[in-house]
Amino acid sequence: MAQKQNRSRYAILGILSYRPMSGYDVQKFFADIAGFWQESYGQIYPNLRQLLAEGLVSKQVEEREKGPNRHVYALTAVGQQELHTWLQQTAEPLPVRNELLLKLIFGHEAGPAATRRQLETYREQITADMGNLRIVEAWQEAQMDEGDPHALYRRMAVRHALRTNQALLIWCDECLAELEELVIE
Amino acid sequence: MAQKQNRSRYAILGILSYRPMSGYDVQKFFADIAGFWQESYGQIYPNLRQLLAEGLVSKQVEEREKGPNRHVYALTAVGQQELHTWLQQTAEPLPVRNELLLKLIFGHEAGPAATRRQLETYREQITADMGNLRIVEAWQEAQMDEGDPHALYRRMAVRHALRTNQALLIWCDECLAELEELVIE
DNA sequence: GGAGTCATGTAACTTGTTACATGATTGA
DNA sequence: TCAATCATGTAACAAGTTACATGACTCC
Repeated sequence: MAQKQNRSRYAILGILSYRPMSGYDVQKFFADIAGFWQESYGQIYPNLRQLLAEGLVSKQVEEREKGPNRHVYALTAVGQQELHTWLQQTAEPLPVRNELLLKLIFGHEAGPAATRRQLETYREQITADMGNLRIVEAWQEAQMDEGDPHALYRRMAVRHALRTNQALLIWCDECLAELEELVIE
Repeated sequence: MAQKQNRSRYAILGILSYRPMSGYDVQKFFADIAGFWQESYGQIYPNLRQLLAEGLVSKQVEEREKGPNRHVYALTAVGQQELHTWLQQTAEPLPVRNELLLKLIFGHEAGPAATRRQLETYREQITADMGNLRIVEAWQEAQMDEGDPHALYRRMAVRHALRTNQALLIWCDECLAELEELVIE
């Protein structure tokens, strides 16, 4: 019955399957990857400690003359097993809470001008996001050429966002047109 | 500095701008609306009490012979003002954590068969979802015809999901094709 | 008779973020 | 000189879900 989720735990195990990393590296990896996942230090460090205690990861301290030492964590065989088990389970659709849509359905209360502004801002955000995504996509393709076996999958993730954004630009225009009609009538 | 979010608070204020409702009604409204927002009783009841204490909503008890009384809450002028202020502020893109994509980028570790299974399940979920969305869309259109001024906006929200899902079906096929190639080579 | 709906509400828990503390190095 | 990056970690908080308690009515 007890539904322990703790997705951070598996995100960390997963990324350590790429290669051994420090907590700092883990944070950076997700920050760079393109927006569909993030981890904060407040999750990463306690989770790494926990994973170490459970024997799912091992730790090696890299001595450095300057600044704090790097604590590099690697997946153990047990950790890999746990990761595998999790990967076989169907990803369940997480409950979404979309604030833009929430504001949108109160559009009658907000007024058409405010609603139009929301949509236009959203449109700009999406456009900007797509610029970044195309850069990341190209970067993943470069990694593929270099023989990184993970890059193909990361490119899929990037394209998920690209496809979605593409569709949402059309949606924005559709909505803006509908609002125009409302104002004219 | 203090970044109080509490989106439940505004979700509740917003929905009370449609019409006075009980906590039970609020939950049901979001459950019915089509998946881009939900509220649990654990959020609704304490928030309603808080909003009442702050004078943003008023409460009226409907006596009923059988079962518990209905506590019906209505937006006050102050509450409407607070809602307005919130509606004018740009909706910030919430940080997403997409579990499917997380599993996907560990596809090399999971193996092509497991990855294919994930994508196929996702595809089925989306297809099923679109069926529901089309029903909700039709329902919103019926409400529009009946003169509900909010229905146009709710239809926009539904179409947001329809457009997204449409794009993601194409994305799924694209990914599945790419996986096929991987296996063949 | 059993499932579902109506209807209130709370307590325990999980999950996650933000801000802070600390401090050196590097590059514009 | 100022911002960014490297690097560890914790404490306080916010947000939200789930499960429970309670109980009647209605429809199949």
